[in-house]
Amino acid sequence: MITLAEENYLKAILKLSKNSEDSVSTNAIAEELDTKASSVTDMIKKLTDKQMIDYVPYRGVSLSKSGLKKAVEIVRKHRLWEVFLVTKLQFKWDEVHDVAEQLEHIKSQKLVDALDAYLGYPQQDPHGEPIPNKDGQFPKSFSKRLSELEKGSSGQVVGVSQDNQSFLQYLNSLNITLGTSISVIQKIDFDDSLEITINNKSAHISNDVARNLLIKQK
Amino acid sequence: MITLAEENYLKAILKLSKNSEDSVSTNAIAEELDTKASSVTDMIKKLTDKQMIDYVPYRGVSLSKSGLKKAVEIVRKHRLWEVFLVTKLQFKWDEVHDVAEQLEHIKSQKLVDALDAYLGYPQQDPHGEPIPNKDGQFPKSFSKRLSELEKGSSGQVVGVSQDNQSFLQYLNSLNITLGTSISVIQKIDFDDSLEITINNKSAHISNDVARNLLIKQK
DNA sequence: TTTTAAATTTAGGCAAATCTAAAAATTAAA
DNA sequence: TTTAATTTTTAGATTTGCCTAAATTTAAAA
Repeated sequence: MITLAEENYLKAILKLSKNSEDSVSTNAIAEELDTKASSVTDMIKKLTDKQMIDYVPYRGVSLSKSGLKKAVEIVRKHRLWEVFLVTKLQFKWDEVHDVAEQLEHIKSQKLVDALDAYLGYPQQDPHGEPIPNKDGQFPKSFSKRLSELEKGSSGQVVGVSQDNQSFLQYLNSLNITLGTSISVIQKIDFDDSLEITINNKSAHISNDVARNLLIKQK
Repeated sequence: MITLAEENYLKAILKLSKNSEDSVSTNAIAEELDTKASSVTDMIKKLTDKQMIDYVPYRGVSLSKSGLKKAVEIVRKHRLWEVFLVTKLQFKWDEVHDVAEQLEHIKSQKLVDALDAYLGYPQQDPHGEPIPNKDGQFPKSFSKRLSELEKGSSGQVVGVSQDNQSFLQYLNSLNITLGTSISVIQKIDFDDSLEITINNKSAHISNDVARNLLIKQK
């Protein structure tokens, strides 16, 4: 039986390995989970014993086949619950994260399947992030990060790759939500920040923000 | 912050104090939670420190005001989730218990309120058990236990006061569900068992079963 | 009212998940 | 290529929730 803490570690490792491709460092996991490196080392041993991850001391970890499967299941549950909260219970997109963090750990295959069907087999969560299907496959998306767009190009926001409340509330304050039109006016080499227009009103955003905005070009 | 284990103890104490009225014994709690008396004593100390219960050594415990409030909240969440599972996700009444046991611990007032509204402020769960409202008040019910009915009287099943799977599946096998008509043909003094008719077909049930069937007389 | 039985509590331990502080290994800098 | 800085691991504690075994208290029986 997998514990709650173990599930959170697997999810963190999945998230981090999406960014960096190669193996994930102890420190990166510690930062992601807001814990200490020594605690991470302890948990790494447990997950290695359970063959959920591959681990080379001092070299970092990567998810094993079964670890990846479990991690994707958790992401699937998290995102399905987010859809439920927004479409059925009228939560706002910046209010769902903490509750979904709890709901993602509910153990019942029947529940996940029934929820998925009830929601109409959604492919994206309220932040535009892809929802893996029952087999763990992620639907293909055709979006780019805003930070990757050329000067002069434009498109619509179709997702964000972070769902913490402060980020989403900042987007709200910029009047950016799903569907918002954005054009890149200027790219500042110095700090990779961007001059953009949001529904034709100009604004300046950091690379940190641009990197987490998913854009679909026309 | 209250832990999951503490919540389960409070719920068990509430359930046991509904039957017995006075204070609840260590052994009764141990049996209800399938644990050891010594573990119960440990937890009693923690809950006493948190002023969730009143405790006299060797004399048992009772819920304090705040403990009762918390326990009722958990029951409310459990039963609301059961309604959700049956009415929205098409679970059967004997399939909801284990999942609701998990869902009842999700912490979010907004979620409970929104779920309640979404379900239309139900007053009973799928087993006919009353759902306390936001203020912790239980709706009045006008049912009696089948075991309390006189010989010759009859009525309809409006609820059960136990929701474990084996009990509910036994009821299914007897063709007893909510709304089923039952008449008491004979009461056997020896073991308090009953000869009854279920939709006009005769059957024999133990006192244990009769005590957990809630009947509304016409 | 003693004695016996049952219930309850205490004592001491264990596993999970965390921490701090110190040691070891790796990487970067001089 | 040494030295210094950083990263990671180890060692030793702590808290929560549980256990077994033994001691204590209460209740029941002789």
